[in-house]
Amino acid sequence: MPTDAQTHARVHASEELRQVALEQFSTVGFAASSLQQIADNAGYSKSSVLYHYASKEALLEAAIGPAIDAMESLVAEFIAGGRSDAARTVFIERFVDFLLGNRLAVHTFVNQAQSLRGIPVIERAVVAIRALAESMSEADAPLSEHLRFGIALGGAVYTLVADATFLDEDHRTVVDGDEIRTALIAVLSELLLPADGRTTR
Amino acid sequence: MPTDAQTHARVHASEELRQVALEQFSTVGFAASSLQQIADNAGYSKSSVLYHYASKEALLEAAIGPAIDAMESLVAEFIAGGRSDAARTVFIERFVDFLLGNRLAVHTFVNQAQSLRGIPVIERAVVAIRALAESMSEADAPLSEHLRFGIALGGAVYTLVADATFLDEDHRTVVDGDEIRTALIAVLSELLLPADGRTTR
DNA sequence: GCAGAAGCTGACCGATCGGTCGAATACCGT
DNA sequence: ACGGTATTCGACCGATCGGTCAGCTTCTGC
Repeated sequence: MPTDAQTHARVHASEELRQVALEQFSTVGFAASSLQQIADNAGYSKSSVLYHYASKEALLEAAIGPAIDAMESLVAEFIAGGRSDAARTVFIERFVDFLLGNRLAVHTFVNQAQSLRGIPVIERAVVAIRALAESMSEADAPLSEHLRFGIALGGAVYTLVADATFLDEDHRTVVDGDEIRTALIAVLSELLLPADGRTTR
Repeated sequence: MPTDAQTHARVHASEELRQVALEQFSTVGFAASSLQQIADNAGYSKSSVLYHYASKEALLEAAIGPAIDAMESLVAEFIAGGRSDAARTVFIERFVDFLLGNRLAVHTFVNQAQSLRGIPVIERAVVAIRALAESMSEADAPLSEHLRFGIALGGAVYTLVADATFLDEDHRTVVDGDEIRTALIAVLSELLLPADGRTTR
């Protein structure tokens, strides 16, 4: 009797390939990932990959598209809700949940957007991120205000995935998901909510 | 009569190639950069590139090695100097100057370390970053403390290069180098210096 | 039980990859 | 003017890239 995971996996080959591809894209990079590698890791042939997805680009679209959809609606919601502290607080929480639920996808399109310009699904992500950046602070806000957002976004994204690279195994597995969520919300709130006295410091 | 820049550039072909390669590696990615592209961009043939640098990996080493050297001594200095607020303040300033002076190299090895594991020069960078991470906060410090460091490092690095990707041209060129330096130091100090009341919040 | 659709694969394509080699060319001290 | 060294380049190598295609198997509706 096969395990549940195996049964599930073998049922939808395309979903299985999507997952394997996402892992490859986020760790090795899109350009450095070959269809052959992805096929091997998933236990299929390269031809099968191209049967389920018309091209390598289509596979990328399938892998990170949903996460970008989620981010787009997240940003749209925040923009519609205004810039108040209360709205920001709600947004930060949802944003952290989004990050935690889409670690690999977010890492992929944030980290590699620069080198993948021109691919439609990447362009969508760039637009969404720009919209978010512009919505977080007024255009004429001081530079440190813009920097604060950049550091918060880039730092949060980076931290969630850099663990695997820079932390040794001891520290990696110990941490609890909920604990990360709480700590991340705390630090982002510090950065993105106007704290007392900061502007006059 | 050729311009100064051209004259200078043509004198040391290897230095010219190193610079072009660094730009390619940081923007397009190491794996996605081909020796042919680099050669074309520098105005040489692929064979000439391989004459000056024994391999693509050797070219990477030449491109980012010096920056890693600088980071290593920076970290060693900080570790030797202790974790006091004063030492941290000095370190933050030097670290920011290091980042601003080595944007492309830092972006390359921080962003792509994961996918380039096994390459000696990358492994050196990973060790240095780990040492820095462990020196910034006690091993038994709360998770938010570790997160704060990760966000500070990843965020600072990311911000310095993501501009080109996510900011529109309007915002990109206006900013002054000194202004960035000051703002970056301010935000990093916020994150890395124990602020009053934060731990009890 | 049978036809057709869906799934999967190996063989193959032109292009490009990193890298080697030998022949030119440019530059140099003598 | 000459010999040698430094530099550049084109031709070429095996390997791998993304992608096409024809054919084989498996599943499904009737």
